[in-house]
Amino acid sequence: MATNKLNGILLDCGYRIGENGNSVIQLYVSDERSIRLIEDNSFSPYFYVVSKDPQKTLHALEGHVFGEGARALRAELSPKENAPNAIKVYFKNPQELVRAREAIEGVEGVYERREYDIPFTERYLIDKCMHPMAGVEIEEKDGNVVKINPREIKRDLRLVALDLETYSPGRFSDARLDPILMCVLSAQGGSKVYTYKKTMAKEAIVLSDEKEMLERVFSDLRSMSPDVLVTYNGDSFDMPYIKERCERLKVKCDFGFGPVKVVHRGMYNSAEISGTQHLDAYALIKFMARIGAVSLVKFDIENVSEKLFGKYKEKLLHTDINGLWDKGDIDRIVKYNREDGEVTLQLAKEFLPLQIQLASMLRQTLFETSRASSSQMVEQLLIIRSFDRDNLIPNRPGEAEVTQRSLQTYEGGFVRSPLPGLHENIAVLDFRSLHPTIMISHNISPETMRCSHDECKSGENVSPDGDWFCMKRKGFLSGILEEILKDRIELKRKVKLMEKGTQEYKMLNARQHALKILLNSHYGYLGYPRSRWYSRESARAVTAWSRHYIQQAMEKAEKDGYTVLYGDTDSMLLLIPNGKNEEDVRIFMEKVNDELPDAMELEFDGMYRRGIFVTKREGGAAKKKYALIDFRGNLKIVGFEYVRRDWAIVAKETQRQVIEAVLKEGDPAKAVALTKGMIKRLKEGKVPKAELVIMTMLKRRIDKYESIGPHVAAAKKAIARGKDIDVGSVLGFVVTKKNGKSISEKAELEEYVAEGNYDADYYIEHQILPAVLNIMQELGYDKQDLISGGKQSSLSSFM
DNA sequence: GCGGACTGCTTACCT
DNA sequence: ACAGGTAAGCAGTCCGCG
Repeated sequence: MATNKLNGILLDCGYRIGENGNSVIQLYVSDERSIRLIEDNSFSPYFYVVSKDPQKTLHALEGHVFGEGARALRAELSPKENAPNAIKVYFKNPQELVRAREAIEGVEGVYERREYDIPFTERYLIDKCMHPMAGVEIEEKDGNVVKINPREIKRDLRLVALDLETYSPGRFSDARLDPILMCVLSAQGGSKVYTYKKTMAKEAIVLSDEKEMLERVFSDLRSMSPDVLVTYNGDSFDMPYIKERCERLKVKCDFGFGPVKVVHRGMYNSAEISGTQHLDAYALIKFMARIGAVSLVKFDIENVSEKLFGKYKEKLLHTDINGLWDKGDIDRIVKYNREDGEVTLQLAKEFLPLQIQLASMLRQTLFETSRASSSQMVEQLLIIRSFDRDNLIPNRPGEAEVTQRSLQTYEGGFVRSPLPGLHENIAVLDFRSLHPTIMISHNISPETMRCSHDECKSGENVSPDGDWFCMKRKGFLSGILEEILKDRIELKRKVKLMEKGTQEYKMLNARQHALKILLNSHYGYLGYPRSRWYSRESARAVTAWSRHYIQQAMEKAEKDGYTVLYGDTDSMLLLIPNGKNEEDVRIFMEKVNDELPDAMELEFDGMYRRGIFVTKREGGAAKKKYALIDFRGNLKIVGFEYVRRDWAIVAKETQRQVIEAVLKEGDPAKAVALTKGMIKRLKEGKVPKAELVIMTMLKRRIDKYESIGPHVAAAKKAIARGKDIDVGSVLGFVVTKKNGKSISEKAELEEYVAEGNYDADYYIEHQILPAVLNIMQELGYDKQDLISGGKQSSLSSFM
């Protein structure tokens, strides 16, 4: 009777196949010193079938062989509220399950298979209600886990960042040929750089060659026993690279608990290391950018360091690294490598609290959570809640169904045409979490839709699009959202009272942030063609109500004497008339809130001193483009060329200055002067290349374009010169002096263009003037005013 | 055969 | 690889002209 108890942080879950072919779950638990393994023989993989005749199906399953000897371990009736004839079918191991699920529909009575694609280890964590990255006490007896208790664990995670520098002789490093030159390990206590050339750098450990270096890195890493190993783009670069080098050099690629597994997931890779959590800070920061939690345009580590931490970091190009290495002068490479490690570590520290909360809430390892899209997070949450209430999970749609769904669209949010021109004294109001609060208020959820009760399908309960949702029972999604919203409001209340920067504060704040992410992702998930809980009608009802509420709020504002300048989906900009002030706006807002459902709330965003809306190039008021200035002089520029990466800096910066001159100083004459100045500089050929670069993403393979725009043409020319360009890379090109009919013919990637080689006429006519004119035209200026002579000021008496 | 008008493709933005 | 709504540039084609 062997018993075993483990206390610590639950890091990972894996499995192995036992001697008899049974699957054995492996749990990795980290304590103060190391990471320990505990095994569970008592859990078998399973899925469900729904049968027309359960008894017959049960009988047919007995002894049924699915191919290659795969058979059901056992099967049992497992009636669910949403599937009374469900049968749970267990298997020896996931491999047999996979064989069986392909053939199960041939078994008598079976008309549907369910939950057949939940990975085994993920299934375990869900079913056992386990919380990765949280404290746990696990009791095991004779190879079976018998008890799992949550435990409060208060200690910092052991984080180690790893980063490689590699040799790249005139091409991108190739792991089959080019050695690793250097490797940094950064941890709480500091950084060590491993290399094999002489250096004065104190942080360096100099070994005799690459092989010895790698062996030393692995042995040091194992003794550090990191809970989380962090890289920057390690999924696609460092991990596959180190793995390949290890194979070539016959070094055991062993981080402590076994090999690195590089998985190709659609367009991306992921590198999984069992027993520790490999966190790719690059993947993480991309996710934060997608959800709008950080705003970055470039994602190289230097830019990230500067924008996020205000820390300048010198960038070494791969040619520099090669040159210095060949010269034997590697001190600068050591510094560069160390800083890469340190920034990577800092990034992990910054975003780990949020990821830990998500992992714990979603019963998913940090590895999975940190690579999940927001739709995957929502789906995971719904799967958990479905399991907890003993319901069967809907299947994923097949490709044909996905295509069908993609063709069906629905109307979105309401965008009000703005009142073009310059305005003063503006209030901005918006609905707090509009979509989720609508879902809560109207009980919107796929299964409550169009219920049969007469009371539900009449009157106020029917959406403007004619859909209704049951009033008698709480919807699945809407119920979850209601809980999340309630929990988040409570957490925010607590956090507000706490001292900032404490461990507890960071934890709770991260928790409310995690809830916010989940809250805001449900609506999109409803309309996402690949989702299990897809419901176009539900999504449509959400937007139908959203249009109703924002328009109603606008009408109320107008009745109260405000002019609605603009509004988009959940927001409205109000012109405050003379005699009214912020206090009046707040009173108005409260009045609206009193008439709104409980969960819904109109919020006060701020007051602005001036704002400008413009006219479209082809006439009519331009939506999604405006600029505001508050009473402290802060500009808020929305949708204009200034915020777009596919405009040259020279145009963007001129536009910003023009907006500033107009909004801040009320001085259009200054705007004219500075535009003329910039045009002059352009004509004189004085503008540096860096200000002329236009950034555009190559969104597909170069041969997949039917229309060859400038960025595609520039890419083609670069490829002809031997450059490698990946899909998804953001290209910078310049419009050169070269003769040609089209812009495309004149466009070249920045790196092939000499300073001064630019088409001044293009930058004046197609960059500066369009960017400036749409603003100046609102003030009564025209093109003639901005080029050469012209009138200096024609502004009416507005200022 | 020319040039402007128009359309479709493409990207990046907003909420 | 969560949704729809929108502006705008450029390439390429259409169209009227007479």
